[in-house]
Amino acid sequence: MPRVGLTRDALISAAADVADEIGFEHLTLAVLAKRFGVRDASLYTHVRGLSDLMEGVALLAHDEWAEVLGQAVAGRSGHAALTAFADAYRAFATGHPGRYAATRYPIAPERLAASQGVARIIEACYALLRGYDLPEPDATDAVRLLRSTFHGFSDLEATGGFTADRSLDASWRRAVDALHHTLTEWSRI
Amino acid sequence: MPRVGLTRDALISAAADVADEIGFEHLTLAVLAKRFGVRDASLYTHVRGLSDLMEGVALLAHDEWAEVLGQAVAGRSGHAALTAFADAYRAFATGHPGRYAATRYPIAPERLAASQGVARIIEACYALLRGYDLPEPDATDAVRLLRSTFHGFSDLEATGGFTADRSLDASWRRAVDALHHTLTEWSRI
DNA sequence: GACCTATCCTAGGTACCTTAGGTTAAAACC
DNA sequence: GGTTTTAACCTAAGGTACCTAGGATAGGTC
Repeated sequence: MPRVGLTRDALISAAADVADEIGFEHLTLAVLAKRFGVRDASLYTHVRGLSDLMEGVALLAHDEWAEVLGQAVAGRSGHAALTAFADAYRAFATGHPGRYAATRYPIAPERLAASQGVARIIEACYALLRGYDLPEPDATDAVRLLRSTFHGFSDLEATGGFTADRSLDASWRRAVDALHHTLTEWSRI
Repeated sequence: MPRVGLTRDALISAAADVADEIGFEHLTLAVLAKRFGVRDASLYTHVRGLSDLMEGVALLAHDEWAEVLGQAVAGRSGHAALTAFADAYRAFATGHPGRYAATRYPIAPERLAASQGVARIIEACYALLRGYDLPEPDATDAVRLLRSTFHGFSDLEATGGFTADRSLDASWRRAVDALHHTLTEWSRI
């Protein structure tokens, strides 16, 4: 019986792909083991258990997501930065539904702190706001508003929450423009 | 062995309470059966299975939610209606996290159509917009924007997505005011 | 009091997570 | 090249949960 040569990273990466294919909530050790032609108990050599695997996927997703969002904001400002950030956000959520769902999985605080991903995402958010010149605590309120709208739209879209006969792209564009307007007029609200 | 007198409605109602207590995703037939002092197999007399039970909770949650949101909008318009709707939305989401999570559970189309809840919620949304006088398709875009922001904020709040040291109530107030501003200025965006 | 219905039961199958301990492939060492 | 060590992958088994099949019986009807 030759060895497959599993590693923790290979498992987590494959698990992320599985999650994108069948949904993060349907990710199971059994299906992952089957993908590698291995018994599910064998996975415990590389991973503490299902929740550990899920945390790994969550951290990986955060890192990949941070990369995408950071790229979108880099070299842009104002409306262009906001639009690029928003589109990258939604593209990640719809293009990688399993990974996106994983980003909502609770991660142990010490691991979260060790990871760069979350910090880079928050950093990208604040960088994006720099062009709108908001003082604290308005900047935090604005970041929360942006995240809420982006996450809410993406989540509702992913779970089939929108049923009206109207282009989702068009509604999205409108929402982003509305946020831009809000940010520019922030002090007058 | 005396009979407990279970009914489908009693099961679903209790399941909704269980979901609020331990989370909709942790709702299980075993814990529900234990709550009634009954074997889990006995529940199948009243419910087709776990997914049927979950659908029942989802429909119940939609109905209760529609009631709350309808009450909030009734007799109000403009900013007052928006604020009341928003606060009722968030209060339901944070006060009944299990029921709120259930509203995101996929429901069979024919059951969804038979239920009044969803229709009443959408109706409340459009009623709320009446004061802002938006033509289609802007009204649909606006409804989607409102739902996205409310859902995103509530979901992120419920799952611990906001970590900054800033009052959530204050950020929420700001978000709602921003939406009001957006709706009043809609044609100029 | 006998009968019927439907409630609740036991028994058992499947799937998944997890632990314990054994084999052996593959690397490390002499 | 042969021996030792490491750890990858295994089998076995226990726990929990969903679900089906079929039996016992409470509670109502006649």
